[in-house]
Amino acid sequence: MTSTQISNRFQQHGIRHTRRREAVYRALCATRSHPTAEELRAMVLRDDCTLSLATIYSTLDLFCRQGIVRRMSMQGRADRFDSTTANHLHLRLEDTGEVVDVPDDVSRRILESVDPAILRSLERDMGVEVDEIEFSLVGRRRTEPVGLAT
Amino acid sequence: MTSTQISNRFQQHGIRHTRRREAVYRALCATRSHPTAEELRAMVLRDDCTLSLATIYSTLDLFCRQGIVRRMSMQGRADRFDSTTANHLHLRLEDTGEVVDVPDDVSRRILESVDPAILRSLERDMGVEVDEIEFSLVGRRRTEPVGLAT
DNA sequence: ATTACTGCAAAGGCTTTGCACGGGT
DNA sequence: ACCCGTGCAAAGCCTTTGCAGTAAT
Repeated sequence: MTSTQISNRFQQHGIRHTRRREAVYRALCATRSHPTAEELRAMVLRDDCTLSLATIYSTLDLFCRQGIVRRMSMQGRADRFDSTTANHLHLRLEDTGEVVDVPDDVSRRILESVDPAILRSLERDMGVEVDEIEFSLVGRRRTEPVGLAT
Repeated sequence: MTSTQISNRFQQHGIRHTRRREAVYRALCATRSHPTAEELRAMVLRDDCTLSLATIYSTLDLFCRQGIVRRMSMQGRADRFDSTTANHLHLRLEDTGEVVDVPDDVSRRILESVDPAILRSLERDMGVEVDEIEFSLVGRRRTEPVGLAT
């Protein structure tokens, strides 16, 4: 991802471009590990040489508010962040606290199996507006998968 | 729910019966509001006259470990707890932080629409064991529903 | 020039821990 | 009699806030 591409993406979402923000976003996009704020900071610090935790948090907050990053809250652990905003599923591994992505085609098949008519009747019956379907699997690792990214 | 019924339920799940634990469990069962630890403590204190937060937390932890209570982690807010361990859906209202239950029949229709074969192939492909499907909706309230419990 | 991003340190909220006491089996 | 549940206070972790300095438009 070039600097210009990131700039454009920020602009489209009403986010000012700064060096830190680019570094944070770039690092988050470069990994599939759904890092915590601290982990992400460590990644950024390898290239860029100052970045406080406060800035990480406020930057990630901003990204989430502007819809280019998703946040996952984990029981008793630090929040994890994901640069992919497309509605794919997560599999949470209870033993390690990791979150891994469910492959897109499988995510799509599962999400598409939910009948929109059910949701619409739910909205009507409960007097609410449903903005998002959050769907995650909880499991444990049995064998090492092949080619796990950083 | 009688004291004996609670005792039995505890025993089935390897939980010793004490006065506090009964009070906590009874209070949690009596509400549909998915209280936080503090809220639950306030409810219990109306009847029983001492109960520290530390006890609430350790009791709820125990209940969750033994599988008679479910815990929900909320971004930036205190955890909420649910006495219904059946796999029904939750609707999280972003504006208020409330969590309301999706009616059982609707929950069932949605959960049943997920093809178990997809999950099995996922387990095989990713080398994991899927223990649980966590599915929640995020939305906002539009009108007041009728008959909301405590 | 104005606005708002950044770093630092301190405060804050929620939860857990350590230890002494009291209740449950 | 033993074990563990309970209360209190203190510590802990993750996150936010306040403020002074600096960078972006």
